[in-house]
Order: sequence, then C-alpha cells, then structure tokens
Amino acid sequence: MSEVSKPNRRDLTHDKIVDAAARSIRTAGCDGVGVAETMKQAGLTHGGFYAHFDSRDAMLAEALLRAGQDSAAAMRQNIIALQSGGISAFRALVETYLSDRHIAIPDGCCVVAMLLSELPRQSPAVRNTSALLINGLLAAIRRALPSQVDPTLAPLIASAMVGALQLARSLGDTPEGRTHLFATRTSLIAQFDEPADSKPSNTRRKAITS
Amino acid sequence: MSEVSKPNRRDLTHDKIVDAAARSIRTAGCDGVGVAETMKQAGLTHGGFYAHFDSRDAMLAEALLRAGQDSAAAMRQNIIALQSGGISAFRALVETYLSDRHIAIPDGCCVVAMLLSELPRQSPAVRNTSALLINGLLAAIRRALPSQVDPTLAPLIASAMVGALQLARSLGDTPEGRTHLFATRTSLIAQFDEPADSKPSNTRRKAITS
DNA sequence: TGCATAATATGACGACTATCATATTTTATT
DNA sequence: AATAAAATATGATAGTCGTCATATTATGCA
Repeated sequence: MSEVSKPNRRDLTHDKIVDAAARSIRTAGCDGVGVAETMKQAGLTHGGFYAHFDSRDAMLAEALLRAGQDSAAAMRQNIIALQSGGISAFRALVETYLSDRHIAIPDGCCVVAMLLSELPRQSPAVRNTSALLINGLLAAIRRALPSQVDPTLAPLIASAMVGALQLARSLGDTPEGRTHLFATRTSLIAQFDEPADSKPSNTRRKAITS
Repeated sequence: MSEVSKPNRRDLTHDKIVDAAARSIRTAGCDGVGVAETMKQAGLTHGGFYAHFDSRDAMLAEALLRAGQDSAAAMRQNIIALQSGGISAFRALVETYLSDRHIAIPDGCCVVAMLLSELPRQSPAVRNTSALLINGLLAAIRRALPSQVDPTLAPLIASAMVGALQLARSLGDTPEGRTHLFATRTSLIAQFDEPADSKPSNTRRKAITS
C-alpha cells in the first residue's frame, strides 16, 4: 500500500545507484563522488542519470542517508554482540565506534566521522541529511549513557568520539594513530562508564580529583 | 645568513601564492583549492605556477602549514588576552577554540577542524603536515591542562574540541549548532578545569558521581 | 645605458566534469 | 503477438581542471 509495496524496475536501479554512491562516498568524500563514475559502479551509463535524480546534489543527499543507515546498522549489530559478552552499553558503543579497525578500513565506519569537515560546504539537501545523522548519533549516545551520568554530557562525548576517529585516521595506521584512538577510548570509558562490579577500576576519580 | 636573510622577488611571490591558498583552503577545502583560482587571488596568472611549485599537492602542503601557523598565532593571542582577564589557561584555550564566532566565520578558526575528514585522503606531503599540526594542537592542550589533570586525557580533550567545532558547524549557525558548542564548552570546563577559588562550581563532581 | 638572467604571462593540451537532447532498448499491456 | 510506454544508452555541449612549452616582461649587474 505504501511506496514500498511494489518495487518497480525504476526503483531497483535507483537503489543500485544510491548504493554505489553510498559505498564510494566514504573513501572519496563528497567532492569525489562523480555522476559518471557512480553510474559505472552501478552497471549503467552516465546518460540515464537524470531520469533518476534532479541533480548530483540530490543523489548525494540520498547517498549520505543510505551510508549513515548502513553504518548505524552495522554498529548496532556489533554493539549488541559486545553487550551479550557482558559489558555495559556505553562501553560497547565506545569500543565499537573507536575500533582500531576503523583507522584503515572505512567499511562500517561512521560516515559522519568520515565526512564531517566537508558537510558545512554542501548543498542544503545534504546539510539537512547531515543534521539528521548527527542527531541520530547524539540520540544513540544518550541511550547508551549510564544512568548516573548527566545527559548534557552527550555533546561532549559525541564530539570526542567523532574527533578521535578523525584524528586517528589523519595520523594514520601508525603507532601515533593507534595510540590516539586507544587513549581516547580508555579515557572515555574511565570517565563516563559505570564502574564494573568486581573490578575497582576507579581511574576515573583518580584522573579528576588530583 | 640563513634562508630568510634576503627575500628575493621570487620568494615574495611564492609567499603571496601560499597566502592566497592558505586563505581559501579553510572555506573551499583541499579539493576546492585550484591552481588557476589561487594564482588569480595572488594577483598572478596561472601559467607561472610551476615555476614556484612542483605540483598542486606541493602548494597544498605549504598552504596547510601556513594556515595552521596563522590560526595557531591568532588563538595564542586570544588566549593570552583572556588569561590576563584572570581565567585559567585551560578555560582560555577552550573558550577561544570553541568560540561561537567560529561556527559561521572560518577566519582564525582551527584549520585542522576545518579540514580533518579530508586529510586522510591527501598526498603524503599534505599528510605529513597534517600530523605536524595535530601534534601541535595536542602539545598546546597538554601545556594548558591544569596540573592535577592526568596528561593522558589530552587526546580525549583534543578530540572533543575538534569534533565539537565540526559538529556545530555542520548543524549550522542555528540554536542546534550553538547549543552543541555551548554544551561541549561547558562540559569540558566543568570536567577538566581547575576549580575557581571563590566560586564553588563543582558541576564536575555532580556530573560524575551520580 | 646595454646585456644577461630571472620571473611572469600567454596560450594550449588532454582529461575530466555536470548536464541534457535524442535514439535505442526493454518492459508492460491489450 | 503487437503496440504503447517506460527506462536506459549514445553522443554532444560547455566548462573546469592540472600541467607544460613558449613568449614576453621585468630585474640586476657591468
């Protein structure tokens, strides 16, 4: 009944195009996603593009949304797996988001972190989608935050996670980059995670009150 | 006696080109800085470019370094002014870096935050410069950190500052963006600044221990 | 002042870009 | 099976990009 009931051929190829763009937007950046290359990746020729999108920017907005949904789903899955191992929701989120794997491999990595500094320059359509994804990230953090932590700390934590991933990626898959990611991961958990039952592990308090 | 003793005409125009590129790299991004446009901004024609640089990437690396030095100098000056007003070095750093002005106005804003997600894709020369600037930012934060705060928290704080600026810029100069910047600024100071003498202001402890 | 040299300008090359008009192919309907 | 309609392919346009070879101008030295 709704618009998902009957997938036309048109909708299927539309999806293929968006998927191709969503795959390459992480590695190539917003400016690096071209119409012709995207159509080729989707198995089509470049001419038919404007039967599916009003403009390249319109495709970019859809691709960003798709990439965001993909990475969110991948992380949710990883978080659930970690939680079933017995660790807290917050720790599962932090360790998933700031995984060493994401330094070199963009797949499954947060697309907001991959594109953040380019987003302010994009078209209104892309910026609207950006805001959507950012608010989604903030909401996910608020949900995972231990109950005794002030919810107004969510922006700080979101900023730290996004920034840490980018800084580590810029430093590269080197001791420097890995150390930065490890230090941020450890500090976030020490500062804001609920203390484990058995372990004392109050590095947090030690770090703050002299 | 060194290489700064006699500024040739060549060196002067070289500097003009780098300056022009450094000015536009903040607003246009790495991919947005073109050879022809940069030469025009420097008051030259595009043909003579390769008498000054081996390639566009070589210019980009110099421009990034210049932009980083410029923003570092501007922030140092602002921090000193704030400190003379009686606030702590850490608070001066945070309030300068996360100034509301930087949401909309890129001038004087941290160039690392403006370009961070693009840097991993750049040429080795640009990436080397990136690492230099990032290490400079980390060092500045370590210097400003109150003595009772664990220095291993510097990566977390750097990540939070860089990420907050970018997230606020992506959310735009709107209540959402300004709120994000304000919340991060407030949380950073509450969490990590040395407490002021007279004011109680231990929101920090309140935020952590339930 | 005249000459040698350095620095900049002119113009062009091929490759790439987004966009569109038109032709061809594929699908759906009678 | 034949026809109408939708979807994709072909090809072209105008523009921009980085790069370079060559011509012109400006500088400094004798």
